[in-house]
Amino acid sequence: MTVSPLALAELGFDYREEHQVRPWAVVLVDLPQTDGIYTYAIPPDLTVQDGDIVAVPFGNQQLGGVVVGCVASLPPDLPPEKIKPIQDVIVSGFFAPHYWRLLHWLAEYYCTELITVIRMALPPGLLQRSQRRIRLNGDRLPSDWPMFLSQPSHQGARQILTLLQSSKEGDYSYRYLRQKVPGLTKALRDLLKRQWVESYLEPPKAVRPQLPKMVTLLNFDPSLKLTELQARALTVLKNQGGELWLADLLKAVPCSASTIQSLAKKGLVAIAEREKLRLLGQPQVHASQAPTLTPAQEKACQTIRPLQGYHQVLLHGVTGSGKTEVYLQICGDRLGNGQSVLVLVPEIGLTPQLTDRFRARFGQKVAVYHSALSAGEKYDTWRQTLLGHEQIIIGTRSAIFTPLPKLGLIILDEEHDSSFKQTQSSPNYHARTVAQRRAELEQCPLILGSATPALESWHTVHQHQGDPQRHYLALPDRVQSRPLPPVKIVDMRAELKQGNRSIFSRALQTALGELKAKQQQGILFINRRGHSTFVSCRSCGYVLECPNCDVSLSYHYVQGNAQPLLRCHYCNHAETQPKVCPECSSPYLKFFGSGTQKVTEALTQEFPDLRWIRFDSDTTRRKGAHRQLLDQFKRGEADLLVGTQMLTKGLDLAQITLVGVVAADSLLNFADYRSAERGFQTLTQVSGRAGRGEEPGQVIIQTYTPHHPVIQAVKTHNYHGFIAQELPQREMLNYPPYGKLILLRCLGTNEKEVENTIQAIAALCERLLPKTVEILGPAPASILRIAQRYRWQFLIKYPSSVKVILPLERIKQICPNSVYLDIDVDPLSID
DNA sequence: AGCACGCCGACT
DNA sequence: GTCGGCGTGCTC
Repeated sequence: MTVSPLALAELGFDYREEHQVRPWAVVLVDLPQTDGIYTYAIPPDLTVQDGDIVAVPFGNQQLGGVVVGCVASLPPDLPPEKIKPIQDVIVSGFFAPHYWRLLHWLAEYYCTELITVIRMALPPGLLQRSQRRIRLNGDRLPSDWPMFLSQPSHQGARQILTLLQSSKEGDYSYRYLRQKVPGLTKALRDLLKRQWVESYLEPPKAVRPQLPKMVTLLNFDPSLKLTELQARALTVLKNQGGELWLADLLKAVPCSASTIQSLAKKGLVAIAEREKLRLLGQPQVHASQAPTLTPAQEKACQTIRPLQGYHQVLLHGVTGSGKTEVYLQICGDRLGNGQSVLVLVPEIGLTPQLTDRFRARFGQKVAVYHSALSAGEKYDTWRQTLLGHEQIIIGTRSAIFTPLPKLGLIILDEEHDSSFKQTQSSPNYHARTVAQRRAELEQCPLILGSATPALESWHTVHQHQGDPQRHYLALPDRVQSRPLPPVKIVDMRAELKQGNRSIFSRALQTALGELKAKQQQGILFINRRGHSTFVSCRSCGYVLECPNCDVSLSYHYVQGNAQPLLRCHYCNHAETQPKVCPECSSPYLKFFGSGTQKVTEALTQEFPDLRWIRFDSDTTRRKGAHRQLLDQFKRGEADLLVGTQMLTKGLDLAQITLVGVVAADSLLNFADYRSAERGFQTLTQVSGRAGRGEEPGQVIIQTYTPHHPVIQAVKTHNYHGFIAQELPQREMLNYPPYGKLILLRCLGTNEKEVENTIQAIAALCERLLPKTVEILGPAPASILRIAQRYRWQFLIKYPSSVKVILPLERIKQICPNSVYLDIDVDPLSID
């Protein structure tokens, strides 16, 4: 159930009578898999308000919870004797009213439970639970207790007492004892009755970060008698190097936590809370002064500076036009007013430069927040933001939820970037949409910056011509009058016809050859990591596929003598490459398509002198690897950076003169209404990396479709031309930004059940939604099966002017437990 | 999540 | 019969 104002009204929450006695509180507790809504009594000596964090009894433990409303009457199906009182108020007024409204709005807009939103917004561990502990009762325990427990049936009780006496405090957690002592429940009951030990609840340590559980292999003995599930779990653990997060292990083996508990009881594994590793120390940055502004930068600053209240500004600056300097100027103003600023960037690891520039200008006032921080670091940053000093938070999409008081400005840099949209886990929010709402609620300006604005952003500022709250600011030229690099389009069909079978065209070969001689650097852009996109048998055509997903496996070269690896890019399944075709036993397996690995291989062959660095998610997985690789490149330890999408994001290296795109086509041919927009953005962004320094740059794009309108628009750096042809197409088909989309998807291991469920939901929507709403599908997702789960979906499309409210309650009734329902509002991709 | 409960097969 | 393994359902 979603707690909308409507639902609260149903629970007896009456907005009209403010002074009515409301002795019950609706409390959200952090329970996985439920809506987490429970009703508690408010004791007369406590004052409880919406948004308070409270301690409540729950079963035999104590939990933290958030008060979402106070009500005058109990839900009809809840017997009054079940109600327990709230124990204590931990933090009063924890959520500022605007922030609280933002969370409610988010839950409603993205069709999620409020608890899901709160869970995502809060740092982990804030609503910690209590722990049941057992301790010796020194006063009652006779020193000659072994005399009383001589029977074999007292074995468990003897073990408990021995354990407790061996510890310094005479005190263990119930969980620990359960692992050590078989038949604990009975033995403990006996001891508790004798009052030799006592059981108590340790209240949650005043909000401390929750530590995830790590399972460690202690003893792998294949001769031991184990159940099949236990053996499987143990084998997986061993194969993964003996250590796994409990959550990951449960994902890998189809069993529940109790199976792992059994293994722990046998002493084969240990389950322990473990803190994730903290970040490396922050690098030192030298202080810097503001440079002189270009006239366009100056004008942008002058327009933004005086803005008070909510405004939306689209800062459309070509690559290298100095958007960051505008941000820095405006941030300086706001800090001077005692206000704080939120800066959102696509991926923090990719933009150490941006962070450095902010640090250089504002020093200690800059903090960083992103998902790779450990629970402890997140918690610390969160606490610090609450203190209310003026500060700048730079972070990825989740940073939009940092509870900065006195928020004076929100900036989204590279606002077109798709990583601002959360996919694969609810709520499927877009940080730009949330930022817009937050800026409205907090009454502060929002700046969207990009060289290739999303069509939505372009459309919003232009459809309301003359609206004093919307601004379009252009930075049409690069700083210091540097030109945009010329873009050369190479027709790869012609190359092949003229006998060039290399993956590099002659133009690119020439440019690569000159790189070294001119002592310059370049980047090569490839759309895929790994070596080849698929592996197929030359004799029978058999394609090696992932056992869990309906996709082919990618070939990954492994260093040294290790067996080559085939990896699934969807579920991360890996297997060693077979020596012969599994179908016809032919030894002739061939690799098709080219990934980063194959390109670097070809480079080594054709340009043995050229030193390159591979820059993709394979080589940058390690913490701090981004910065390290970029620093190496900056120091000139390599001539060429070879990488994927990551290269397109915020890379500002003056010495890059050459940008090569190995194959543009794979960017343009997605079966998705957004593929042209995405292709244009990616190609423009990667081209923009060239010629940012003294030396002029050049861009070479290889393609099999040189006349594609996107390629032509990229060639002439023509954003306006591109949207002039793209927008009318969207309008004609009622796609965003003109129409709205909601994607409903069902996932499950039973295909028939998934299909039936989606059919039923679609039929329901067809019947209940207004006629202006189009329903497209249901159909299987373009990759039907991922990680063993089948995926069926349908799309709801409607004009922005219509307000559509999904019949959520009834949809959930239809959906069986074994089918997972994912609702994606404003989906970015519908594959 | 944790905990109790109850079902099931294996064993004294 | 009884015990351990393991899925299920409940917690205001």
